[in-house]
Amino acid sequence: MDEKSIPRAVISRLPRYFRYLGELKDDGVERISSNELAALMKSSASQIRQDLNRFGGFGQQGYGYNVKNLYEEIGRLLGLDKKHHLILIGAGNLGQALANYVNFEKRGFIIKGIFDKNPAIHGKMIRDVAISPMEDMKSFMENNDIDIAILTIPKSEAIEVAKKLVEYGIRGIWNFAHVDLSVPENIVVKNEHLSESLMELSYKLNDGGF
Amino acid sequence: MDEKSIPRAVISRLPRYFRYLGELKDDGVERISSNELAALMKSSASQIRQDLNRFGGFGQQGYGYNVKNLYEEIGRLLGLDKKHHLILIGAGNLGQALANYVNFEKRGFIIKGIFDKNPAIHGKMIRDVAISPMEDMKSFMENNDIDIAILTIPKSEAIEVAKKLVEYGIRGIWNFAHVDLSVPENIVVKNEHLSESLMELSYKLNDGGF
DNA sequence: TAGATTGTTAATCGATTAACAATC
DNA sequence: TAGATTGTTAATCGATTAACAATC
Repeated sequence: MDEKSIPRAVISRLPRYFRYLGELKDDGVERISSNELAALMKSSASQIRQDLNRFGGFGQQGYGYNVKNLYEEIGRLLGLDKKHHLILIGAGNLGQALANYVNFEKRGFIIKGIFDKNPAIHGKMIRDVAISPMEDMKSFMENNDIDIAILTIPKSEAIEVAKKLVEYGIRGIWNFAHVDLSVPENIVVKNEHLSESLMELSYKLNDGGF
Repeated sequence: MDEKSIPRAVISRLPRYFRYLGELKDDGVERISSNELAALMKSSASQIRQDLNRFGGFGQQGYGYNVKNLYEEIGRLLGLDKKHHLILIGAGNLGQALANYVNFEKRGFIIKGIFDKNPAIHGKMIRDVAISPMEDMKSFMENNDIDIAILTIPKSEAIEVAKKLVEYGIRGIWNFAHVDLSVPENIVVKNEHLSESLMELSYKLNDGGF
């Protein structure tokens, strides 16, 4: 099985499968058919079977899927069986809100360092982690095994910081800055352009002006 | 021109066109061809022409597109020529961060009311707006013309609150709660499931485990 | 064994890209 | 007019749905 052959559309659906299966598991449901899951998720049975089967035969004819097993398999696909070490860059309102969000840690995403250019907040603690000056980022990354950087800084600084992160060996960037980063293709960037998302909502309210 | 015929994929690209055109306009660029824009945006000229032409002939053969004009047209499509009145529900870390984000207001998205169930923060001001108890939401919506609600509350409360919002006449919900809302089909819901986004990033880091 | 449900192939649908005639 | 570039049709590619044989 070659991951290159997994369509984007399928990958983007995995976290939602994971969420529904987690809820079913917590409700004590042991098995589920593609039909039942489709009804619950408002998708189609055919799509579910097609999607899951790309990763191997998780189901069983005549029975369906074992909820706990499927939940764990998808968790593994999503890399949730391993711990991820993160740094957060930009401890403004949004950065601090994300750093305070405890559920990331529950899924293995642990914020190990927080950096900001504003000296007024250096030393301030956010859940066990002190805010450090940007200058400390390099040595911090050399001494800690950091996978992912969360970028919550203004767009005017984002490109430069992203460049440095790549230089220091980051593997993934979760980008909240309203700018497109250009990084080597082995680096994963996931954009979170909130204002664009709001504009899309606005378009739909608007019916596109027609 | 029937908005029903505009593909989702096209709609989701509009805000990004808008962003690039705004930057070009600010840089004093007067005209641009689909080819130049494609190079800038790392998309394809064919797609740009195809996308834009769905909304009418914004371009001119032999010349290209007028940047300022196209910027304004797309802004109109996105409903940015009108003001939107919003309420924010849930003034936790993320809610407060969004309420403090000034750029939404620049685009015409104005937060008129903030509601939270925690009495300890009632009366607290976030940029001109006081946090009010949830009970005041109904009368507030009756007395103000509110388009959009931002939902930054725990998932355990989101479904119930969404139901009330619909009852009180909301038109769109920007949902940050990690749950799928079911609302009548004329209500627009845009989900912002941040943790799912992070999981997708993690999948890609992981190469899906293969 | 019979019934249920997956895995998987084929058919359809939608989105992207290529090509070129229309026209500024 | 000649050159440039759009608007638009046709071709390709990718994703979803339908159908059914395989099999538990």
